Amino acid sequence: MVHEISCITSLNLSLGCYDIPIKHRLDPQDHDRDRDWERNQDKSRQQPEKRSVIKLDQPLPSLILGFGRDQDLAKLIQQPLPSIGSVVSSYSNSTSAKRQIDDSSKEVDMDRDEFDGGARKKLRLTKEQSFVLEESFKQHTTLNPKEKLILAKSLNLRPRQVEVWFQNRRARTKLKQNEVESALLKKCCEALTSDNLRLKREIQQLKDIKSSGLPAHLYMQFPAAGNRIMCPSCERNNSGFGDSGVDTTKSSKTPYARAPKSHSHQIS
DNA sequence: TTGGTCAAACTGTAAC
DNA sequence: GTTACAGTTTGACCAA
Repeated sequence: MVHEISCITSLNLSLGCYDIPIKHRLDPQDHDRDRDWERNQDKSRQQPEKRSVIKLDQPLPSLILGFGRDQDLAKLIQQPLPSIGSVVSSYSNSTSAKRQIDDSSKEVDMDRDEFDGGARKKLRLTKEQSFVLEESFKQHTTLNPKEKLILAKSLNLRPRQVEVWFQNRRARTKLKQNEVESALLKKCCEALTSDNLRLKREIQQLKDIKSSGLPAHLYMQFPAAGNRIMCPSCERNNSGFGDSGVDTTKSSKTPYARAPKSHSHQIS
């Protein structure tokens, strides 16, 4: 049974008030369950007096339940949102390509069919939905089933949609992080290549001096031979920071994070 | 009109 | 059994 809300000041969310199970699997049955959920939603929509329509010019549902994370989520959903509009997302129609989020003054007709002859229609989240999801993501990058249900209910989305949004959001975060790390590694690589070239030149220089017949106590006074204990890259690793300013001690995944166990530059 | 980009949604798999 | 994740598909949108 769906716990209907209208003109909400508080949302009584008890597990089991949905027809769908709390767990939401990613198997083909998911879609059946989602369709069941949609059918239930459709039934609700056919009963306007019971239908839950959440507008942002109205107070958002007050969700006071549970402890810890649930309370955080409740606070989040209670927050006033930056712009006024419907929380209800739209299923974009391929023929009408107007972005619903740019027309937030219009109430989206959710009664439109979400599927057109089997072809899926793409949901476009509203700014408000995205905002709430983003804020929720800032607090926790994963959702437990209860939080998922709360968010889904408050945003008028299917739990599966909330779940998918969080998955995609985590993927985007990871992708960005990888791009940043990749750029830093590239810088490290360039610095090491440069160091390598310079060290080779130093070695050649020392070889030349040695072969010139100078006594060891003289050529050992050259900076290249005597003053340097470590090569620059290792020195950087020793201090924990490289030329790029990257704290390599923190990124243990990189090959530059660890200083070599033994280190000697022997010149033969 | 078309190609690129973004994001929602889907699929398969592995970890727990 | 459930969930997260990587990879993929697909639709919407935008600029040239």
